[in-house]
Amino acid sequence: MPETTRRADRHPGNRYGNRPTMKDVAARAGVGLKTVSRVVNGEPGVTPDTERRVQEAIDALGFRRNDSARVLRKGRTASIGLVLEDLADPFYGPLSRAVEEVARSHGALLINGSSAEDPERERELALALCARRVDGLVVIPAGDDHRYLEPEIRAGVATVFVDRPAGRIDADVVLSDNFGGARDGVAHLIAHGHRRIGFIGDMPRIHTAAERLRGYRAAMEDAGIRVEDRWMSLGVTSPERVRRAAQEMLSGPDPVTAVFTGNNRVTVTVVRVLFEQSRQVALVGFDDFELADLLRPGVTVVAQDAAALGRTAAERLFRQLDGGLVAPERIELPTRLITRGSGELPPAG
Amino acid sequence: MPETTRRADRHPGNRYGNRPTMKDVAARAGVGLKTVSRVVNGEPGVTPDTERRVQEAIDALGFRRNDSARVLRKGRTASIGLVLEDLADPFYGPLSRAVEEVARSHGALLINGSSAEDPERERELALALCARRVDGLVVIPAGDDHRYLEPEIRAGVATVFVDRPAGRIDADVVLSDNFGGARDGVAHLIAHGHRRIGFIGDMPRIHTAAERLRGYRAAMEDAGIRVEDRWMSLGVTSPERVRRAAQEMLSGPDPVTAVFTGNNRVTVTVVRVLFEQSRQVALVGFDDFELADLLRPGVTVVAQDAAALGRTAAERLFRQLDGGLVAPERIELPTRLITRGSGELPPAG
DNA sequence: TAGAGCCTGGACAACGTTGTCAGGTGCGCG
DNA sequence: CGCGCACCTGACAACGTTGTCCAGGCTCTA
Repeated sequence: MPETTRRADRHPGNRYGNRPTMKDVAARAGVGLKTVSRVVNGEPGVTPDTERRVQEAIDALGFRRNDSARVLRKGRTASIGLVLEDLADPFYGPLSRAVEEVARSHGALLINGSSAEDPERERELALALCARRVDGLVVIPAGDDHRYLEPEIRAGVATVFVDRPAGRIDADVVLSDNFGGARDGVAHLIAHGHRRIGFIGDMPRIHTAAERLRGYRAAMEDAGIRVEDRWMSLGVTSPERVRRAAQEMLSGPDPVTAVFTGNNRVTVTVVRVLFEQSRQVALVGFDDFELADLLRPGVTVVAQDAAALGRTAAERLFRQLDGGLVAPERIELPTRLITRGSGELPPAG
Repeated sequence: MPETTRRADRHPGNRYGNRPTMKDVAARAGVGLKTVSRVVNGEPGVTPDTERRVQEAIDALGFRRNDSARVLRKGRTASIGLVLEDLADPFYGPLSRAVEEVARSHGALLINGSSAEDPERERELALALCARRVDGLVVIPAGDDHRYLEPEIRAGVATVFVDRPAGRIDADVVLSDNFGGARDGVAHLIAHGHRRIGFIGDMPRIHTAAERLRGYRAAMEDAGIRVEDRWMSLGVTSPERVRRAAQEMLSGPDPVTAVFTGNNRVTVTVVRVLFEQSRQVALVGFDDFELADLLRPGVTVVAQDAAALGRTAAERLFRQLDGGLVAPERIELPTRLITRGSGELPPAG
């Protein structure tokens, strides 16, 4: 197998495009290496004439500084990582964008990746980002054990968790008030006369799902309503399962008269199911979504501010990086009940 | 003390977290540097016993390979860049996710940034990514002159443009059939009896907007309809402007009886305006959007497949990287007319 | 006009990794 | 019993950049 000899091994095949380096620029401009470095970085101590010569050489050769080498030397990469669940989810777009804007204002680039709700993939991704030596990490956890990040955090990687808390380590967290939001949403339904209220949410191992369920239970308990098991459905939020769950609790002898949905995907699926019903069923959903106001009836939601979550987390991250270390903190952002009609429907006879 | 100067230059202040290096691992395991490298990279030629010792040292120290250094040595970064318009736009989420998945299947990370539709920012971002030595670049152009990328492309950075063509350079492009899609959408309205059809779109300097306008004109011409200036409105797609434009063409002596909208944001705004109208106005929009089927009437759209755009572009990118260079190509993906009711309304008397 | 001080420019090492190559050990075969 | 061979291992240079330090040449002042 002569595969080893094929390559030009003397010059490791890395200069794939044969990019010019500072050395090349220096040679062409007839100056020293460090002078080129000074010009490139706008450091003082270079005569205008020399600077012009260097600049000409740079333009002529199409030189661009190799930031990998720079990073190696300087230790900071001016980039941060974002591990989220799924970029295609409309909830994470604005969050990611908010993180990006903060990063940009600090001169940093954003590297992001989707975990697809798979703890193992989250881990791989986060560690790959650490290997790139990102300065910091914003993580939307998929798993519930983040001890694998301990060495990284000790080594100086700033870390902030968003949307869900970190598992088994002490770290900064930025959350929505999932419990309070769900409780308010369900209380809203109760206030409009509902007693038999369904809850359809995500798998309870996901923190937000568990908290929202807790909010649901609390509101029911506050109203002195005994919750029946068949009113609650927790599991993957695939349209098929949610559809089945909704149909079940809407049929039978004592069907629910209202439904509280645990996130925007669930809400949309349930809206579809309700459209097919003759009977009017009240609905309040967690998470706002575009066009919720244009449906008839408009969909009442508990809105959380995805952009604010991202922004808050990113700002906290950079504060970790700039200032000294501060004790990990848990920041909870309020939610907002937006009434549009679907939650105000009275219980159908 | 010979030349024991300040400790600053002995340990330049870059090891902010004082991360262990292969050297540290080697020392602890009592082996050579290269042996550690071999273990870390799973290269053959290490005794099980040695490997175990090295692995123990790695775990004990919490060592993680520094990919910056690796990149510097190897020349390839196993990362690609994506420059898009706005991550928060629901059209780009799935596109970005599709690119990410392809990258992942090739073992690469994705670095992305938003240009916010600003050519200068697009340029900065693309060049910053090149300075990081991404292996390739997927660009959704904001500007119309990309000659600034020529040195990079020559230097070996694989480059693919998506959604809009590159300006003034020859490069791979993946587009939707904007012209044909718009023509079909408008023809659909004409087929349902409309003659006075409005067009509200983005600034004509944006390629997609121009193409869609061209499709509108073509459909009208095919039907022998003379287009009046006041039926067309091109400009920023802010809700305020779009709202005003829609209201104008819907009022006056001979108002339009149907509207074709140039992208999803415009469509949503126009849907809002139409909801406030007593008269029924037909509507076809470019781009599909979630819940379009749940509105009443359902919104008929010309759908483009954002994920397919991203996937196709990314695959093309990796083919550039893997295989040899091939001549730049222009790939056009078909659009699909999805009828849901709003386009089938007859002209209101 | 000479010495002191300032400014510019360049040589050099180091960042952490990998490719090359040479040395060293143990084993089998002649 | 000795030679070669296969296999492991480690020393070293190089990737492209930046921090440090020193060498000149210049200006300014006494």
